[in-house]
Amino acid sequence: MDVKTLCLGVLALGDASGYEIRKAFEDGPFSHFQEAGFGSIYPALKKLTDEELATCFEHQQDSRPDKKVYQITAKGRQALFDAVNREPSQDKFRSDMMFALFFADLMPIRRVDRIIADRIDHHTQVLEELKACEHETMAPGPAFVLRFGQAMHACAKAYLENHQHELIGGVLQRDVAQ
Amino acid sequence: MDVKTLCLGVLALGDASGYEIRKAFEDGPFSHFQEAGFGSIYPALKKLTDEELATCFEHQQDSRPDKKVYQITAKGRQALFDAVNREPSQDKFRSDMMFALFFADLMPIRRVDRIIADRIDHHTQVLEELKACEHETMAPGPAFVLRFGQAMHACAKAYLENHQHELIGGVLQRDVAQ
DNA sequence: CCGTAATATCTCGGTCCGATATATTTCTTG
DNA sequence: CAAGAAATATATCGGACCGAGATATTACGG
Repeated sequence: MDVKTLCLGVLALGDASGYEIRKAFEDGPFSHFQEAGFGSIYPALKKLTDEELATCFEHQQDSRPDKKVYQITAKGRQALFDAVNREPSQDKFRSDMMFALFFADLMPIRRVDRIIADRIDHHTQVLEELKACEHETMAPGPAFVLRFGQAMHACAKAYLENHQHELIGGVLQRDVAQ
Repeated sequence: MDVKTLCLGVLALGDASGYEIRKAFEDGPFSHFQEAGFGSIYPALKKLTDEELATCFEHQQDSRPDKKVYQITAKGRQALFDAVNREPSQDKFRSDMMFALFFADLMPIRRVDRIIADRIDHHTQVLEELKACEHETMAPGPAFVLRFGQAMHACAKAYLENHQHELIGGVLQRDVAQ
């Protein structure tokens, strides 16, 4: 799924500026399963307007730099429809933390401990954010996806909480053996 | 974590060719939390030898094209140590399927049904692979990471199995309303 | 009144990745 | 047994992508 399609997805929910699209990937409804930075969003919006999948209105009434608000076109909705009905690629999960913990025997125990504690905090925070979205009445698609995110973060948090002692214990034994 | 560091991680477990490094990301011990294709591995190995983080031996005894076997150097082990002790970036999860299911109301019900069924099968398969690695005696790091992978795939599978009817039901209601 | 965060757009260098080319051997299946 | 598929093995190229930074203003808390 390229950034162009991702932007169309955000625009399908309502008109938005590049900045607001960014927020949809940082905080918003797509934040827990897709991401995109400014470096990919702005070029994508340029291409979308070139291909007439979106149109752009400049609002200069603000005091801040003119806000360019993008709107999806009928052609854009068709492109989103086509993309959504294409076979989705495999999920991609990347964790530098798991790579580091694979080599936990190269780390001081207190670092292993702290990294895991930080990550538990992070999952707690994301879970709260996801819970905050829950009350709103939602279409079945967004609701399903939101609850999937909740389930996954809860699972990761629970695993770290319940198994951290095994890792810490194992690394401690190494230190004793030395 | 760049591909260079990832390759050093694989080489730290034993000498390997580019092809074998690739397999470590497809089937091997890193497969469920990192990935890298040939397009990134071969340039990375070139850089690693240039920087003397790895050395390369050509084995031409095979009948196939000469196999270039790479070996990590002391300097390479130090670079891996440094990388592992740097602050790990956030986990990245990307799911085109979840993006598509967010817009489930743009899809025929049978497609929603099939996509989810396929994904459940996929998780089942990965779980079997991960279980197959389990018996081996492992260092605490690899064991922790392996069981994390098992937990996450089991969670994703369970979510899809237990909640698919909510999504299918919701989309069906839409069809009835029409 | 100062610093930080938020609003807002955009570029650039480097990294990465999918697709493709090439060539041989081994395994599978009709 | 032969044809074809899959595995072994290396490598490149164009395009997509992403982090970091440049720029500028306003809002807000201390």
